Amino acid sequence: MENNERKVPDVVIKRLPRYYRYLSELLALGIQRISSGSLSEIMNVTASQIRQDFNYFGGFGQQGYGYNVEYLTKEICNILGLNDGDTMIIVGAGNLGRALANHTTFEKRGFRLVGIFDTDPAVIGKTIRGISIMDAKSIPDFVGKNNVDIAVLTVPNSAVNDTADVLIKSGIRGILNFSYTELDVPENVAVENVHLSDTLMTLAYRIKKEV
Amino acid sequence: MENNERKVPDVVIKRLPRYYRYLSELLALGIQRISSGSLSEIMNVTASQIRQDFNYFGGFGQQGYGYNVEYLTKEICNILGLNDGDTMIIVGAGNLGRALANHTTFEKRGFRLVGIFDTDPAVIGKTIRGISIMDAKSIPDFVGKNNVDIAVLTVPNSAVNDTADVLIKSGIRGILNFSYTELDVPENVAVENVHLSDTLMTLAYRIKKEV
DNA sequence: TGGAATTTGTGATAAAATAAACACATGATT
DNA sequence: AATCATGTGTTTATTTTATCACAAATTCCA
Repeated sequence: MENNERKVPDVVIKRLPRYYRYLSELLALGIQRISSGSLSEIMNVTASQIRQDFNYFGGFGQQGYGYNVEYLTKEICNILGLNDGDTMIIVGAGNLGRALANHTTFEKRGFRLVGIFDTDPAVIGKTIRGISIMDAKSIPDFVGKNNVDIAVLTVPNSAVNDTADVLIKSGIRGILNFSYTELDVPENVAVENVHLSDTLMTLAYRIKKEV
Repeated sequence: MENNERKVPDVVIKRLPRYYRYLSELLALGIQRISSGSLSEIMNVTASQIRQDFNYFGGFGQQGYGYNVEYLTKEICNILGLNDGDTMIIVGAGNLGRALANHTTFEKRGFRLVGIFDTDPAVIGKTIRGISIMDAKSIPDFVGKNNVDIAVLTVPNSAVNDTADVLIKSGIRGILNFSYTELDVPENVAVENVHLSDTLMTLAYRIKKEV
């Protein structure tokens, strides 16, 4: 991280995809420009926050005009690195893994699913959307040769740690972890957890509080 | 919300499931007591934060002793309302919906899946883990009669808003939304979004920054 | 063309979240 | 029973995040 550019807070990064989502929608509607004020109404956040957020990256608007939707969308896309053609594999071809493999939204965001892996001989060799399910044993070889960036981890809890180790040793840089277990990874590997039961639990709390 | 008890911040609520997760693990290992200091090491947060968090609910420890793991776990369980036997339905029996229906973790956390719904005649009538897939038309009737608390929404984006409307009118109190689209719901309905592509996008950002 | 209306970028301020500090209750030890 | 170490609950300080407010830049329209 450079010293002269202030560090972008994590909360801001987490908000970027949401901006991207709304801006893409505006773009699809043919809207060419938007002010932080209008966007704030649509997205239900303060205009001030929107301007601050964009300002962490230099600011993409013009005084008196607002933001050009197409330009802004592209910039956010660049910041997030969606144009880099990041490749991903799914490890664990169980129910969830297969469902995600069919989830074409990922492709729409610029990610390329290049492989699916499992240990079960019953599924190895089958294909999902043209992508073959391979033996988990071949992960190191495959990841190395194909320069895979991201692994989506949908194996049973008992196998999570071993699998993560293999992935990391193979050179994977990011893991989208769906298991209950939290991963202990070296600094240069990024992990995002999707703890579905955690989310459900906070929902359980909130349905008791609302009203 | 009572006036005399300070409002519990959202960030604290979001952390509770994680505490629950780690404490359950300790319990399973037969560990009976733990100090905020030790727990802080395991969970990689500050001991101070742990004590602060628990204190929002009154504090469950004892000076000089620490926290009784079993008692603390149960208390968190109560706060989150996991013992209430909340019922849930899955709406949308596509790949993701079916995968989630097979996801037994939810049951382990005290939620009861009582129904699955879809509009596709090809799947209506089939069963998953003993739960039959019903016609989405029967949602209002079913939710009313069975007092369903939570709906897991895994329908295509195009159907999300209409489906959510039906659910809300039927009296559902919480929605776990897996679609791209964000829901506009009345105040008394809680929504938790699981935007998988958002998470993947922040991961894409982070793999460029780490190292 | 010029002046009113917009609307950004940003420094200042407020609020929220996190961490540190500490007084004192409790349990262990001798 | 007296002493000491532990470790909570709570107050205080620090850091982070969000909001406000306004000068400067630009657009719009008469």
